[in-house]
Amino acid sequence: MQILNSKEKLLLFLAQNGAYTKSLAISTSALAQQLRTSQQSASRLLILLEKEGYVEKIIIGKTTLVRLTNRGLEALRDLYIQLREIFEKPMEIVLEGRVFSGLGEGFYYISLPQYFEQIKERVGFTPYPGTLNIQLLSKDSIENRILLEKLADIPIDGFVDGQRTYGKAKCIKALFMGEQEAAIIFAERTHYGKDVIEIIAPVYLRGKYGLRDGDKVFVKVILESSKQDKNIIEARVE
Amino acid sequence: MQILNSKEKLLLFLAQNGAYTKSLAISTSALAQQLRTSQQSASRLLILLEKEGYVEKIIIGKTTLVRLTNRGLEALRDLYIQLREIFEKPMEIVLEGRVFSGLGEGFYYISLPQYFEQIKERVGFTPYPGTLNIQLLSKDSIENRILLEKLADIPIDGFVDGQRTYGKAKCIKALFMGEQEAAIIFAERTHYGKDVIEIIAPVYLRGKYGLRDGDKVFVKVILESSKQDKNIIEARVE
DNA sequence: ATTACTATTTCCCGAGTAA
DNA sequence: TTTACTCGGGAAATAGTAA
Repeated sequence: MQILNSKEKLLLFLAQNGAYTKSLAISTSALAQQLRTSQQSASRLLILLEKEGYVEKIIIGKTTLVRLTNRGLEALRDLYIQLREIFEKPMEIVLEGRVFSGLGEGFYYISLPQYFEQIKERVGFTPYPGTLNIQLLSKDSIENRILLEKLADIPIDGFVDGQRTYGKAKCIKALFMGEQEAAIIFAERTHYGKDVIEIIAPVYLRGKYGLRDGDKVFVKVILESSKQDKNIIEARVE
Repeated sequence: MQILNSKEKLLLFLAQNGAYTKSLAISTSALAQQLRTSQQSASRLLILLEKEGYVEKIIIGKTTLVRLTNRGLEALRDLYIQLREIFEKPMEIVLEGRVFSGLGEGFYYISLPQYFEQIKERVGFTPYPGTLNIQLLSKDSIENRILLEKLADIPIDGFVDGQRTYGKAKCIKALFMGEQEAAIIFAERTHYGKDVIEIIAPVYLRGKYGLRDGDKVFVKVILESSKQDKNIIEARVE
């Protein structure tokens, strides 16, 4: 896929072929082949870009040498810096929704020492015994929930206690209301749908924030440096 | 300066405003202002890009939400990767020219213990007493020589010995014929012009390569990771 | 072979405007 | 207010061709 127009394609081609420290010997028809355009267009573009100061042509005998000027290189560099800001900054994913009450299962499960200890060790805080249920509001939040479930990187193992089997779960660290240390916990088997998340935190969130059912809240997850970005994209739902 | 066409501008704008994890509420006229185009064009572009699968529109009531699709984000990402390859790879600068004989000053100066010891310590090899003079051939090489003189990062101090003053110089590490450890030495006061470089090396280059006057040779300087690239651009001669 | 002109076509932009 | 249509002018691309 290609989103560049012909001028940019030409500048990019020159840069990719090192035409900023050396002049490139290339004919307009060869250039046209590379850019998938006509010889006439390649010629015209070259003339235009030279007029605009992006490239420099040096005619030596019957061969024409082409190189980027500082201006041409800087144009590409500006674009590079803009794109770098997008792709190298930490990616913030926000889920927003409304608080609702469960049936107290949160308290029950978190209180089980097998889960409690794992959370303490792996998530890194002593969880308040209970979960805050959030019903997600927007399509975006639901899509992001699905993405985050794939990216959740803290496993909580299941276990067997007597006859009962307790399922496994996954957590991902998050900031409740953009500030409070917390984590989203995705239970493998849950009776909630994809439009619900459960939050654990080292404090009683309902108390700290004076929350009642129906209150709007948000949770932010910061994915450090989008170097893992390719995976993030692939994990996204369309 | 701006080299992007309107489609790219739109994708870039959306990405810069985080429209890959959240939908953006923006009217076509607001978009038009941002992109410095007409409302009609913004509208048309949005429709076009949606057809092409780069953006997604969600109409909720009377507000339209816009977000990048995976395809849209990947398009920008592809471009980013191509530009990164250009700007983050080590920059290779090649100077080519013909060997010529000086008047033995190279031998004289390098043999002076004050220069000899500085080279040994700072450049990192024991110099063969003498320099190889190269007359640069192309405009590119001459421009690159001027650039490299600015970038030369190993200072060689001048000194006073009795009545005579010996000038300072600067060196930059290089690869002779793309392989042999060497350095270009730029004397502050030289009777040679900007079309000449002098090479020092831990070996007798004329001997190792069987060089005679007039032979074509080249010297390569590798500028590590072009993070310093902005400086490199600024140092360039137009 | 090459580059780059002129003529023609195709594409894109924005004004006007409907819904 | 919105969005997005039609349409006219102009820019950009290609064909043909000269030098």
